[in-house]
Formats: sequence, structure tokens, C-alpha cells
Amino acid sequence: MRLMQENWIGRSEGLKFDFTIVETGEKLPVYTTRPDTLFGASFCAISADHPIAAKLAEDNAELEAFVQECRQTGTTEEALEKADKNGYHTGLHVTHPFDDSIKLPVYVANFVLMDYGTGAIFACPAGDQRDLDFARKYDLPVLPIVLPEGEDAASFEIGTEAYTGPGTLYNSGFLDGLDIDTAKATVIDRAEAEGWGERMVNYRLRDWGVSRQRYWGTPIPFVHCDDCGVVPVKSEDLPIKLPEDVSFDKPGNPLAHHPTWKKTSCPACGKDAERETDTMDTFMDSSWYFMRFCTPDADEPFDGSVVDEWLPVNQYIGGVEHAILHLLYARFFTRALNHIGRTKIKEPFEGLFTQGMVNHVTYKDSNDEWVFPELVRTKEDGGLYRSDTGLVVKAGRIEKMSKSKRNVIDPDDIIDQYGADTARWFVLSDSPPDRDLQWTEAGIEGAWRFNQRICRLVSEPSVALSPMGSDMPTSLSDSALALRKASHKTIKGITADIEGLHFNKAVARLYEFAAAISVKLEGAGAGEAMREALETLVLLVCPMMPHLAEEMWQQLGYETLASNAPWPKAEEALTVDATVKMAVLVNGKVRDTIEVAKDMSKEDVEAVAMGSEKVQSFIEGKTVRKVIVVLGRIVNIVAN
RNA sequence: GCCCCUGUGGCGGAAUUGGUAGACGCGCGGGAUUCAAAAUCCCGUUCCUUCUGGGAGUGUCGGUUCGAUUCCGACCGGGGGCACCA
Repeated sequence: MRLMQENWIGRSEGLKFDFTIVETGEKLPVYTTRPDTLFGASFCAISADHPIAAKLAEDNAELEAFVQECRQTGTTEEALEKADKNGYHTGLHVTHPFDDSIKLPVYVANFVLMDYGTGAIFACPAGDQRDLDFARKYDLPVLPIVLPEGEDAASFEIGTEAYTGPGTLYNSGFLDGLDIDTAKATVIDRAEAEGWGERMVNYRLRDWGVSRQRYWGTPIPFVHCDDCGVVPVKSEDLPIKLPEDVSFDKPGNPLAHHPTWKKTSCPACGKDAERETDTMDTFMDSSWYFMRFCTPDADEPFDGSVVDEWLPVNQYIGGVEHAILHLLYARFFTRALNHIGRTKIKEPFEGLFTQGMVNHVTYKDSNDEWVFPELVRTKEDGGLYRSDTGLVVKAGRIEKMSKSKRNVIDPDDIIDQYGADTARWFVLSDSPPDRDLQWTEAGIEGAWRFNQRICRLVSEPSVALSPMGSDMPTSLSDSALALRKASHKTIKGITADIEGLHFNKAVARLYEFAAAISVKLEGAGAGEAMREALETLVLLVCPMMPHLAEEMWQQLGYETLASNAPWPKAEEALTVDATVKMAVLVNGKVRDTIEVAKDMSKEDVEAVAMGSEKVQSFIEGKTVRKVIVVLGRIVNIVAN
């Protein structure tokens, strides 16, 4: 996640310096992250959109044609991928900064981007694949300058693959023998000292075009006046509100169609003028809504002191699809608001939990239309058809549920059939929330059965419950104590599961708890232990099946709400057992299990393990070399 | 091409982060109850096997370790992101 954002920002450090063009005396600024490879430079390349290329193209039809060609291939991204490296020699040359006698030819090249760096590069074919491809194609020199460890300078050659790994500089004058990082620093220092270049940080962050031609967005508070041009709306007239009587019948922007909304007067000269009908991207709002959320009553956008108290958000839960844009922009906004002193917080979100996406098979009928899964029926021969039109249906890729592809399931159907509690329980039970999930209703029966089962446990308890609020007796029968332990272990486990967002594990634990409640109870404390267990069950189930929990809570005699009751607290003493089961391994294979007192010493545990008949039969005739005892876990006996 | 995530029974998925692999659920098989069915309950269910037992097994191959689903290396498959960024 962080990494994706880092890639998106694309910070790089390097050297920016000017070449001097021999023929014209002009400066040609270039940017590089590998100043250490300067001695391996064999040509310069500029973008087809570079001013120098444009100027030359004015009286060079051939170059003009080449520039046009580059622009065309540049638009289709797929073509780019396989496009060959192409260039056009401008006839110009530049002087090498370290050696006046070296003149490098200047090409216009299709792989150089105008909007990154300076739109011009120097190329070191030995250290960059693109440069190498180009050099091979136009038969330009390739001088290796980085020697990988273990290679011999006399024999190391660059074939069709550039060497980009670590190594030692050579063929590089004063840089010879340095490693890459030191060489980079040396060149930059020298460039700055001699005044022909400077250290530069570059980002490849993309522009964010914030205007949208749509209704749902914040109006952009500007007015277009024939005389004054674009004029900002006066601050006392803010905010501009969207009209509510818009129609969406016509294609295009409803604001532009609206008969009156855009008509206004110029804030500067008072003449008739028109409002800007584009609105802002909704990312604009989603980048700081959490601040407004803390202070909904503030007259200003938000009250910084309140925001500082509540934020940052401890746990943000969202889908991966917002990994970069929304979450990154929100960080930028927060950073900016922090810089201008509106808030003290530096980051908006402390923790992020990315939910998986819900996927479903897509269906298309013979008219090439997407089909809702609920309309798809299976024929006897296994073929698919639409229940409404009868057209043949083909199953396509499994994809993220989306309205446009109609591979969505309406939860209302399963809510109608099983109720909201069961539906919710089922969704939580199946898959950990961070994983992508392929939607299926297989298994919902189990959720329904559980729902019914716990209802019965409460309405027909196997022993008479003690009255509400009665004290737990000091002495308990074995079965009552066992149930109490189950209750408290479950409380402890579920609390941790929910904290960690492992809802599916919490569900599994509740299934086990229900099984523990079903066992026969007798003797002292049975009624009390059962009441405790059932109340615990209700409270633990409450976040996942709230309606059912309230009903059961009433059956247990309460007139309050289970959701308002405090979360149960585990008694630590009841969550630990006096004995512990341990596996006994001989040469790494489980041969027996033993049950020993929890606090038994390693020596005693070893003795018990060695005393096992099964173990003896496996070590018979062998010499015991080593015994490893991990208390509470395993005993491993190594023998041969 | 580069980066990230992921791979465990017929299926969804557990495994206290190096310590009994397969919890729990689904499905399937068997049984109880019933005139019968529904519902419910119990038992079994990784694979192989010469079956009171033994062997193999967490994508594949190797390594570290007394011990590896877990750590390391290479490869294969699936998903996602970036993509001529100098």
C-alpha cells in the first residue's frame, strides 16, 4: 500500500546540468539519476516535443514527419509497449562536460518524454536497456563503465543486455575504482562546485485534473465575464449551491443545461456573466470529509481544535481500489492543512485495513448483453439460459461485482429468505475480510441452523437457570466448572478476534461455544454456570446478530438492551487449565500425546514422555541422542 | 519487463508466528428419531496402505533446524499495480 503510493509519487534524486550545443551555442538541460555513468555517454536524446526539435522541424520536413509519427504512437499505450526505439539525428552535437574534445550527437528519440525531467537525456548504452537498444540500432558506441564484481575489465563486454547492477566504475577517468553511490555523489559535488550542474529531486506524480463535467461535485466558484475574463466569486457569496431542479434526461452536464443557474453577474464589473458549469472531482471532497465529520456544526469548514482531538482516524477500512488516489490525496490535503496551520495532525489515518473485493461470475447472453445472475438458469444438459427471454447465456470471467457488468447479487433476496441476522452472520463467517471473495450462497444453511440452534439453547435450556443476578456458588461440579471455563475462554478469544478483525475466527469460536453449552450439566452450580454461559453467548453474538441477540436477551429476563450491556470480561483464572496436553515426537514424528500438570518441570515432563509405552516401542534398540522439551508444546526425542 | 500480494482436503478456510497440519463451517457417507418426510441429533470424512498399525502430505525442487504451512534460495501457477520516468 505504502509502496504503491511511493511508486505513484515516484521521487528520484539526480543531477540536472546543461550541455552546450556545439553548432548553436545553446544550452541543453538534461536530468539524470545516474551521473556516475557520464563517461559512458555516447549520445544525447531529446523528446519529439522538445522546443529544439520543434524549432529544427520548422525547416526540416523529414524531421517534422518523424515528430508527427512519434506523437501518433505516443497516444496508444499498448503500441508503446512493443514500439521500437526510433530516432532521428538532428545534426547537432554537444560537448562532454568532462572532456571538451568529446562531441556527442543529438537525436530526437521517441522514447524520451517531454513531461518528465527536462525532456532531454544523455544516454549511456552500457547502463540502460533503452539506450542500448537505440545505440545498437543506430550503431553508436557502447562503452562499459561499471564492472560487476568478479568480472575482468579486459574481457567484460556488453552484448544485448545493459548492465544495471552494482559494481566498480572503470573507463571513467577520475571516477575509476569508485562504487556507484560514491561516484554519483562525486560527480554531483563536482558539478555544483564547478557550477555547471545541480542536485535535483524529481517526481513523476501525475497532474490531477480536478474539473468534471457532471452535476455531483462541488461547484467551482468562478464566473466567466466577456469583459473581465475569469473572475473569482466574492467570498461573501460563498458557498455556491447546486440547483436542485436539474434534469438528467439530456446527455452532457446538467448544470450547463439548466435554464437559470449559470446566469449571474460579474463580481468585478456587474455585467451579465456565466458561472463555471464544471464541478470539482469528488476526490476533492473525500480528501477532507473526515475533518468535517468531526465538527458538523462548525461555521467554518471544520474546527481545527476539535479535529486535533479526534483525528487521526485509528482504523480506516476500505477497498484496495482507493489505495492510491483517495488515500493519497487525503494525505496531501492533511499535509497542506497542517502546513497552513489549520490542523496539528500530520497524517489523517493511523491504520488502514483493506477489505477484499467481492467477485462473481459474469454472464452474457447471445445478444451480447450482460445478464444478472438471478436470471440465469441451468438446462439439463448443463447449458445456461435466461429465464426471462430464453436466450442462451455464456459464463465469462470472474470479476469484481459491478453494476455495469451486472454480476451483482441483491442481498435483499437472502435477507427475505433468511433474515438480516443470518445474512450478516453468514457474510462474516466465511472468509477473512481482507481477502477477495467469490460470492456464493453455499453454506448459508449452516448459518441458518446456528441461528435456530442458539435460539433453542436459550429458550429450552437443558437445566433450570438460576435467577438473574444470583451469585456463583463457591464449589462447582466438574461439568459446571468446565462450562464456566468454556465461557471465559470464549470471551477472551472472541475479544481478541474482533480486535484483530478476524470475524471468521470469532464465528468459528462461537460454534464451538454453542457445542460446549449443549453438553449435559449437573451438580452444584449447574444453573448458575448455564445462565452465565447463555448470557455470555448472547453478548458475544450481539455485534454479529443484533436482532436475535436482543430477543434472546429478553428471554433471559432482561428488560434492557443487550447492545447497551457492557462487553463481557474474561476471568483470567478460568481461561487457563491446570493440565496441558503435549505431543511426544520421536525423530520428528508424533508417537503419543501426554497430559501433564501445567507447571511441571522439564525434567519431569521428559520422564513422563520417556515412560510412554508407545515411545518406548519406537526407541527400542536405539540410542537416545537428545531430548528437546518445549513446555506446553512438544517433546521431541532424537534417537538412532 | 519491473514491483507487490497469493498458493493448505471435494469447497470456504484454521494453525497461539518455528512446535500434534486440516479448527470451524459447507458438501458428502453412515446411523438414530419418524408410518413416511421435513426438522433435529450422533458418528465418519487429506491421500495411500498389507488397517488395534504404518507411510506420504501445505504449488514444485533444494537449503537452514531436533522440528518448517511458517525462515532462506530457485522455479511454476493465480491475482493486482506500474509501465519507455533517464
